Amino acid sequence: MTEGKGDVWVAAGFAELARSGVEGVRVEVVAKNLGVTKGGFYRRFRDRAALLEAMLQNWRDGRVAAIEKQTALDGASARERLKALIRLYSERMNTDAMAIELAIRQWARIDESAAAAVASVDDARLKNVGQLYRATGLAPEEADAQAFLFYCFIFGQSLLFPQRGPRKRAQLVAKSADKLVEEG
Amino acid sequence: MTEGKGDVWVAAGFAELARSGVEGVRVEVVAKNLGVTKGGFYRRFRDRAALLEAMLQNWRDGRVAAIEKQTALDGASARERLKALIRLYSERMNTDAMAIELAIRQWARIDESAAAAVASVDDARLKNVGQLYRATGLAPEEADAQAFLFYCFIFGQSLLFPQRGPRKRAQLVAKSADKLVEEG
DNA sequence: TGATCTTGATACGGTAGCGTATCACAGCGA
DNA sequence: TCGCTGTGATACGCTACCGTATCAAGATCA
Repeated sequence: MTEGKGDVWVAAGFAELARSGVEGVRVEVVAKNLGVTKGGFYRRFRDRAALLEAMLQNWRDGRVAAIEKQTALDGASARERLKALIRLYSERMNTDAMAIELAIRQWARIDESAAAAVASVDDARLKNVGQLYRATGLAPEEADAQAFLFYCFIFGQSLLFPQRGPRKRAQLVAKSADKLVEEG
Repeated sequence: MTEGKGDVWVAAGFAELARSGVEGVRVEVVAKNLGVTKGGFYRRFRDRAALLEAMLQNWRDGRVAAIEKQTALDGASARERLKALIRLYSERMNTDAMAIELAIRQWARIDESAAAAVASVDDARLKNVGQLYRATGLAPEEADAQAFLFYCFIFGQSLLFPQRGPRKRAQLVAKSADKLVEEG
């Protein structure tokens, strides 16, 4: 089908999504970024909506798979996994991945299918880090609340520091991360 | 100048901003929402960018004024003010105000002046609730980190729950709010 | 070599949106 | 009554974008 090579368009679409949001992913612009005219686009996708749908599906599957992998307890302790997760999301922040995340969440505010994808991903994330917190000994309710707080921090952080702040950010993040996982 | 009546356009612009993001605030659309054709728009504003700029300025001034008022310690204790603030931002969430906030932050990722406005507002907010936390007895550094965490929670929450979640949200928010202000 | 298939380029029509220019009309003063 | 002014409507050109149709060039295979 349009599997192997359609990915090129999906990847280019994500690049534009990260740069300018959903509205920015235009057929002709994406084509130009690929060094190609839009002639070939309509061979792979029925229309622009089909590309967006493919991107959404790709993102959802990738995120769910990633979180399951990142929270797998293969040897490391739950607390170590949590710390590693925070580092992953905060130190290497404002990568394309975070820009895409925020763009998709904004997109989800007006688009039903985007909202569904976000909901799926959030479910998987809250479920998995919730289990991680339970593994540290917290009661179920407490663990869920902590997982919620965990993700509020992750995404709130990326909203408060759109660009990588100079170094004050590092201090604040470190302090906050401690508060979040170092359950004294 | 364009003070008294330009506000109508600014207000209508915010309505569209909340509904569809920056890209959605189109001259003709806003005009139609006002029951008017765009003929009158270009009498008040030089162009679309001028409207966006006016909106940005209006938002920045309003937010800064609001936060200074909301964190003023007139009688109430610092802790009470903090709790009231969380309630204000979380219970009555996903109001236009929060949608506007998120839309502007997304806008700030591609627009320099929007980024500047966001930075001003964030500075004011972190400074003021930081002082609130100091008033509860926390050391300056600790208070700043707590203020940071506070706003991460506020905005992260609005990202994780685009629409008012059924009731699980209320539980999580309440639990998290306790963690944030009840410095046991 | 010749036929078919794949792929991307070009050209076209249609729509939406921006910004400008012009017009119609109501209110108001002389 | 006759201008004058301010306000919004209409009309226009321009650009960006979507989607379709057609064409050219290379690849593959008989």
